[in-house]
Amino acid sequence: MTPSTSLTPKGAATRARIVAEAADLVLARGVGGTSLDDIGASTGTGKGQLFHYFPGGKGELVSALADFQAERVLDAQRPWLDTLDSWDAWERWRDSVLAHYGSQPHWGCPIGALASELAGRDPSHAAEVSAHMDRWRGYLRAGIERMRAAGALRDDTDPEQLALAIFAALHGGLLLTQTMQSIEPLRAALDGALAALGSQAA
Amino acid sequence: MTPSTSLTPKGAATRARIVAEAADLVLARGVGGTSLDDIGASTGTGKGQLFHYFPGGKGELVSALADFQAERVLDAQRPWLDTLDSWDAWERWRDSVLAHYGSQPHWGCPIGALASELAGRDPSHAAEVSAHMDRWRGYLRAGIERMRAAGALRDDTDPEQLALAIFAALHGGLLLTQTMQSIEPLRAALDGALAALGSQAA
DNA sequence: AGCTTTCTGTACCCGTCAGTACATTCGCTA
DNA sequence: TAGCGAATGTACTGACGGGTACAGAAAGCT
Repeated sequence: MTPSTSLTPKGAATRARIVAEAADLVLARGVGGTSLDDIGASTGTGKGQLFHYFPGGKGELVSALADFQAERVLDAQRPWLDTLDSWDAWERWRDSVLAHYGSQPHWGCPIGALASELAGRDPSHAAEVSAHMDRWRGYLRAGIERMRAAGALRDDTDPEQLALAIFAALHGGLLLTQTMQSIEPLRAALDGALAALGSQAA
Repeated sequence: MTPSTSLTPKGAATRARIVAEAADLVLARGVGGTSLDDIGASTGTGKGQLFHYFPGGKGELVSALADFQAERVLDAQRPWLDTLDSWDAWERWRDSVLAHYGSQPHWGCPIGALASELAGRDPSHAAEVSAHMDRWRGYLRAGIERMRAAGALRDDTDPEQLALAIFAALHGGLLLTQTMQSIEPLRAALDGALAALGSQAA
């Protein structure tokens, strides 16, 4: 985690520029479709910098990208993600997700697409991405548990299963968003997920 | 569609073997993670055959793979997919989907993963894959329309939206299946989707 | 049989790309 | 202002992978 070599403010800025720009490129074209030269070209840097800031090469850069995108997407869902304890909070959460993905420069989910692409090729990095998804899903589960504790959901509701269902709907919607080049599938998917949640109302 | 050069039975068998084996490899490692040499090695063929049967190269092979997998997955859902006109039919459809993906040699959806990987890199092939998904989704929509016509669903149900939601849940479940290496997310996702469908009951 | 077409195997070409080596410039501090 | 480490630029290398060329084996047809 801690960089082995110290970074000057200028260096930190360059590193951040690389990550932000590379995140965009990878979202648009995938890991396999984005070369280090592409990243260099679009950031005005060369291999020198790339390997200076990410000594582990492309793998380390991709890992940094995943962290970056995970933080970004979780931040976009705050503060509702932390306190999904009312029907209204879930609605607002849905709106924040839609707003975030609607404002992205490209369709699809940076995390989900990454996870899918890496799944069969790079198990260790895939596990890192998967951990981000688990964390994200954990927030949904915690919200469902709060709802149940507050008596809004039936006692026999299984928070794990329901969180899985809602999370799946979200990512499926994002996948369709990518293939259909429209935000509508995501909207429909989230509405469906909230309907499933509502069907467990006490 | 029709091959420009005629195939002998032996040739057809070889071609089929290549497609079936390549489909498995691509499902496991993705298009970018599977080289023509890999395919040659696992089918006992060489570049000679590959380009003999798929003159258009890797792109044409991938296209054939997509057709193959699309037929296979639709067949696995029959006959329920064609007549989703009762609650029971939907349940059986769900079971057939679970059974199919549970028996696959690897996790994930061959079509969905392909669509995601190709989306930003190969627009023309991505469109082909996307067409398969549209067709698939069309069956769900038709089923919902039948359910509504039969009075099982409320009149204000939007079949397009609901089909989108169910289809998204399915593919999100499959995506999670891939990252979590388990069938459970798919089961939860489908149960959630059917709950959303049920919430529109008349 | 003899010809033609399909089928199969191998060797090669060339572009791409991750990664390396190393030279140079910048910026801070003593 | 001298020196040191961080920051940057460029040229190179080696492996990989898609695609081509072409030669030989096999199978159908007359």
